[in-house]
Parts: sequence; C-alpha cells; structure tokens
Amino acid sequence: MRKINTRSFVRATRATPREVNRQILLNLVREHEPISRADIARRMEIAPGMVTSMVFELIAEGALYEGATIDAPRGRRPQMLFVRTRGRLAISIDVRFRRTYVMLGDFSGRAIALEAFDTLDDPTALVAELKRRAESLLSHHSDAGRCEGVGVVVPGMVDSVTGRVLNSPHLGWRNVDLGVALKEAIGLPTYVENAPIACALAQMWLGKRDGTELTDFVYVNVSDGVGTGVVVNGQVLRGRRNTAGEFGHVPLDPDGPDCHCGGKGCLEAYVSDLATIVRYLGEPFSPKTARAVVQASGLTIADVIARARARDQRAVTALEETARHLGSGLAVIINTLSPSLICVGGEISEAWDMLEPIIRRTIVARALTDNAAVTPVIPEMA
Amino acid sequence: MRKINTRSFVRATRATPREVNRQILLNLVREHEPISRADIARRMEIAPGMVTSMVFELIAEGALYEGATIDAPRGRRPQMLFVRTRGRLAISIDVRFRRTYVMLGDFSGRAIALEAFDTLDDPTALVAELKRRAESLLSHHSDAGRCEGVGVVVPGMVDSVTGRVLNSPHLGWRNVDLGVALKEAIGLPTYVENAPIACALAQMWLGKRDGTELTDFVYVNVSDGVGTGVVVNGQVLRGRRNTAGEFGHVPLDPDGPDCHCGGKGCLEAYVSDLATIVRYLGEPFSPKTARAVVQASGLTIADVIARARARDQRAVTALEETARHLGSGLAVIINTLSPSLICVGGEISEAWDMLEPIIRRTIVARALTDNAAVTPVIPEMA
DNA sequence: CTATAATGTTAGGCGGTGGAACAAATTCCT
DNA sequence: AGGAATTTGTTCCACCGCCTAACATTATAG
Repeated sequence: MRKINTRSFVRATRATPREVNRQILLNLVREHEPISRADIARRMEIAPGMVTSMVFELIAEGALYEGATIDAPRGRRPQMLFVRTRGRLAISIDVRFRRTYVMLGDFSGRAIALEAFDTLDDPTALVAELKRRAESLLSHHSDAGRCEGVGVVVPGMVDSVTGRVLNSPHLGWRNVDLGVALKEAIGLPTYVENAPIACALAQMWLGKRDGTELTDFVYVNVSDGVGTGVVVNGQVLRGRRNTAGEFGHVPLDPDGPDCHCGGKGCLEAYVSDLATIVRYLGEPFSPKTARAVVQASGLTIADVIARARARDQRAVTALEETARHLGSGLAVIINTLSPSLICVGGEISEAWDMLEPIIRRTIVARALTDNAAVTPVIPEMA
Repeated sequence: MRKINTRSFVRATRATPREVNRQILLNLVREHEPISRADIARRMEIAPGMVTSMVFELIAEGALYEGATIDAPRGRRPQMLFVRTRGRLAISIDVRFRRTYVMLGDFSGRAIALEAFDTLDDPTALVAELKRRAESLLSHHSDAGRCEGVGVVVPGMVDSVTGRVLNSPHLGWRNVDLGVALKEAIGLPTYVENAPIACALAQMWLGKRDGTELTDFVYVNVSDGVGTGVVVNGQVLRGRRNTAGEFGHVPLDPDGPDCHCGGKGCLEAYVSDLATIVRYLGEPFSPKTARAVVQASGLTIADVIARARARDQRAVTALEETARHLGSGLAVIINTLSPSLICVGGEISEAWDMLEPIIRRTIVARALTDNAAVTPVIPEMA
C-alpha cells in the first residue's frame, strides 16, 4: 500500500492514462531514437493502433517528427521517429562567483551562442544585464527557432518551485526572488536550480551509460567550496527548506582546520581548490586568509596540477593529501547513501589519473561492505 | 518532464485511474475515519456517484465497512465509513540479538497475543520454531479472524523485495533466504524488513502529528549498535544493494576508539549502549572486549540511567558524553539530509530529559543554517 | 506472380470518468 | 402540519481512452 498525502494529491482522471503513456512514449523516443512505431509498440507492450494515435498527436504538437524510412530485411520499411530538437531553443544561465555565462542552445544541447561577463553581485543589476543579453541573443538568432524557456543555475540553496535563491554565500544573496524577476524581465518560463543538483540531473538525463538506469547517485563538485547533488530513488534530495546535500561540511577531524561554516575539519576545508592551493604554498588553511593568500600568489588549481605533472614534489604532495581527504569524504557518502555511482566534477578532475588510486585506497579502507568498496567513482570529464 | 526508466516501467491501462483513485480513497478513510461518502467526494473533488461505486466495491471486498449514521445540522444524515480492522490479523516477528518476539495482532495494531523466546542463531532452527509458534497462535485464536500475512523485522541489511537477509552481524547471518523459508513454512505472504527502516515506516504511517505529512525524516536506533532508517521524498532510502543508511559508522574522530566495522571513532563506538556502559565502568572502549566487559559487570543501559537519576556522578558523566557525541552524529545527518524530523529510539531514550539539552547544544553549534539548528529531534517514547 | 512477413491504420467493443437528474432523509419556516 | 430548503447518496448516460481484431500497405523470397 502506497502512502498518499491526503492533503495534497493528484486524482486520476480519465485523461491520466493518456498523459502517462505519452510520457513513456516520449522517453522511449528520446532514449532510443531513431525508433519506429512498431518498435515502440513492442517495447511498451501496447497495441500498434494506440502508438499511431499518440504519435499523430505528438507530431501535431511539434514534440516529434518523422524521419526517413530505413531498410528492413523483410516487409514494409519502418518510418523512424525523432524528438524534435531543432527550432526549439532555450537560454541557459550559469551564475558563478567570478563570471556569469549565458548560452542560447537548442533542445539537443547544441550551443548556438555563448557569452560571458563578470558577475554583478547586485541582483537587480544582474537581472537587468541578463535581460539585455537575452533579448539581444534572441533577436540576433530569431531565425534559429522559438525560445521556450530560461534555465538558471546558481551556487547556493534554491527553492526550485518558487525560483527563489534562499542563501548563496558566494554571491552574498539571501532570499532573492531571481526566478520571478527573470520571468518578468524576459517574459519566458524560468527555472532556477542549485548548481550541484543541476549537474546531478544532467548526469541522470544525459550521462551515457551501459543501459543501467541511474536512480541513486551523488554528484560532488569541487571548486572554491564543495557542493553535492544527491539523487535518491530517481528523485533529487532537497530536504526541509531546500538545504539538503551539504556533504561538503561533513567533519573529518574535530581538531582539523577551521572552516567557513564555523566548524572544524570539514571536508571542504581539506579538499576545496583554495585549501589545496594554500597547502601547496605551505601555509596553514584559514577561512579568513585563504582567498587573500591564493590571490596574492596568483596561482590557480590548474597551475598546481600542471606543476605536479612537471614533477614538482610539493604540488604532488598537496594533491595527494587532497585525494586522501576526498576519499574519506566519499567513504562517508558511500556508507550513508550507498549510491550506485559518484561523479566528481570541478577543475580538480583534470588530475584524475593522479588522484584516483589514492581515493580508491581510502574508500576501500573505510567501506563497510565489499560492495561499498567497489562503488564506481568517476570524474565528470571522462 | 518526469524521467522514466525505459527498461522497466508500468504502462497505464484503462483500469489505472480506478486503482489510483481507490488508493486515494482508502488512504482518506484510514486517516479521517469516520468519514461520510459526501465528505470523501468533497475532499477528492470527485463526483459523488463515483464514490458510491468505489465504496460499494471496497465494502464487497471487505476493506471498508459502514458504521452508524450520525447527527447533522440539516439534511439527510451521513452514513460513516471505516477501514475494516477487526477480523483481519497479521503476525509480527521481531528478531533481536538475544530474544525473538512473536505477536498476533489485528489491523488496528491491537495485540491479541505476544510471545518471546531466546533467539536461535541457526536460521533453519529459528524458522522451525517460528512455524511451530505461528501455527499454535493461529489455532488458538482462529475465532479472532483470518491471518493475512507475516511481517519480520531483522537487525541488518535486508533485500525487502526477495525477503533475503543479506548481512546481519548481530545474528551472524549472510545471504539467508528468510522470507522464502517462512512463507513456505507458514503458508502466508511474508515480508522481511530491516529494523530501523521498519521503525521509520511505522513513524511515517502511524506517528501522530499536527497535520503535516512526514516525507523526509530519519529514525535513529541506539542499542548494541546504531542503526538508521532514512525516508526521502516519502520513500525509504535503500541504496545500491540495500546497504544504505549506515549513519552509525559516520566517523567523528580519526583518532577515536576502534569500531566493529574496522574504522576508528565511528558514532557507534561512542554512543552505542555497549560504549556508554564501558565508559561508565571507566574502561577504554574496544570492540573485542566491550561485550565481555559489559556481561561481566552485569550492568544494562537501564542500570546506568537509573544510577544517573540517583545522582551517581560517573553515570551522569558517561551519559552526557554519549549525548555530546550523539549530537555530533545527528548534526551530520541534519546537514547532509536536512530531514524535517529526527526520531531517536532505543532504551537510551528513557533518559531523554537528561540527554536532550546537550544534544541540542551540540546540534546548534554544528548546524549550517538557523533552520537546521532547530530541526526537531524527538525520542520515540514521547 | 504468389506467398510471406513486417509496418502502420481503421473500426468497434469495453471500462471508467464526469455531469446531471433524481431519490431519500432531515430541519427550518410559515 | 405541510411545503421549502438542504444535505446525502444513487442512478443513468454521454464521452474519452484503452484494447482487440481486421485490414491496408510495402517490402522480399521463391
């Protein structure tokens, strides 16, 4: 018996089966295109007549289109179906600490235009700039199709239903109604999402895998901080008030270095890019001084990786220590959530060949079961 | 757009709306009984005629029954509906480290008979004993109704789909097909579940709350070990190979005491009943000696609590330290999952009045946000 | 040129929702 | 006391979407 929230539920109407089956059909075409009507009928174990009628509707709505017929060993040649991606556009906005990226792309993910500018910390000014650039992009590429919506990714906690940015330490924002403001400015449906969660969703929807569905996994992003996006039972973990998934502040050592969050020895205080660079410089990590020290040195994490590849022993040691602590943090994730996959993103994944053996060794040492020990951990770039 | 697993999905047939609406109706009656047909129609925003036809079916199947009509300020008196619980029985089995409990109860949760015996470590012998006792219970109470199934709760990892106990360190079991064996022995549908997950499900279904649904929360059980049951988005977290939810082995201090799991400084090594008693005895905790030391002393956690209440300062200190570490562990759960509630069970919850202030202080110190700091933590007994 | 095999379409039965009319039971008002 | 009003619960039928089966279409094999 399935528990149903008796205060807010969706009643099944006589249109419900149609909606469900249309969703299944669309997902089938998306994953298996090109695919014929007969093949859809077989996979769905549904009568061919229903496929005809649903496909007719979906083509009329512009969701699907018919491609060429292909050769068959015998019988009538199947007419292949595709998800219509050309001529359907979306604007993607990635707000980061330093730079903001605006992309116009089509539904296949192909980029039509990409711009970047220095992030404006004032939300009103940022929205105005985004409005200007979005309208410019749309008018310059009006021949490429119709834009169906705007997606925004923000570092920090987000209520994706209302489009409100609840708290973003990197941007210095609290309770900013970014979604509403952008929707009014640009006049298109707008969706706001937390960056690591968006990365996790991208892995789930677009990640190429050998047939197995990804319903339980974690995306870990390592940059100035450590963010995580968690998917459980095929759904994103948001938690009470959209503050879930802060595995970056799992404590590894109560006597460890201070962390931004006020705690001590958090994962982030060991493995963030700032922490790694400061370690390379031979200085102790402190949340107050780290950014200034790094900026004074002019080094980036890419520089540290490059020096390690050039056999700079201090750089190698700094990265190895980062890998060891990252392994400890991932072991906590594995033992508590037992995901079927962990994906690590961020610039540090460029050095995966150096980090991976150490990460794996640490995980094996801390995993509770043999199965947990072999949990796949992959870099985003692979 | 909802992601659909294109390899295993459930197609909607023309009977699907009926099934969905019947489930909603049953849940409505369960939560709001006594309830009239007219009230159901209003809550579901459904035509009254459909309620009549669905209720007719459910009464014929024995799921609901009609009670008395009640007074109304005006108009025809409503006829109240109830979920039928009398005459529908279930056998509940709780396999614990020392003792196994067998209960015959009805669907309202009322116990009709309860037995207990020393747990038999050999699965075959245990199943034989359970078969004997189940048949005895059923023949002695055949007048109480028909038994519709058996539910078994086991400490350890369980595949609830196949009914297999994957790994139970307490019982020394690995890959025991308990569900199949019991189903064959007793001849009734049998369901096997991990103990903390079962406690979490019980809280979700039966917990009395002020109207708010509980869809994200964690149940933490403290006994000889520390087990957790996690509910996310209204669904149980099982993870890859049913090994999720091991928050008992979150590391609190890399230099802490050894733990059963091979790690160091795990939550369990600080706050399990064994750890608390050993601390009271003034000995260092070691997984190899703890059980022997505790058995030699003849003390239980209840004794330590009693002595603390009698102002035995060493007992008070031992419990306070347990509370401090438990708070650290709960803070990790709060920051990573941000549940709307944490429920703490086990004998230690008897001492909640002594533990709670310390647990809360620790959580407040470690919580990442103000909202996280006030996450409700309640004892199971309350 | 016919048999075979595969894809895709069309037609009609069937189950379930959705809406409205109606029956039943009780109180309020004149 | 009797009709109006109100509320509960039932019955009936149109409409929508599934499901089966027959059929049209298009290819290859012999």
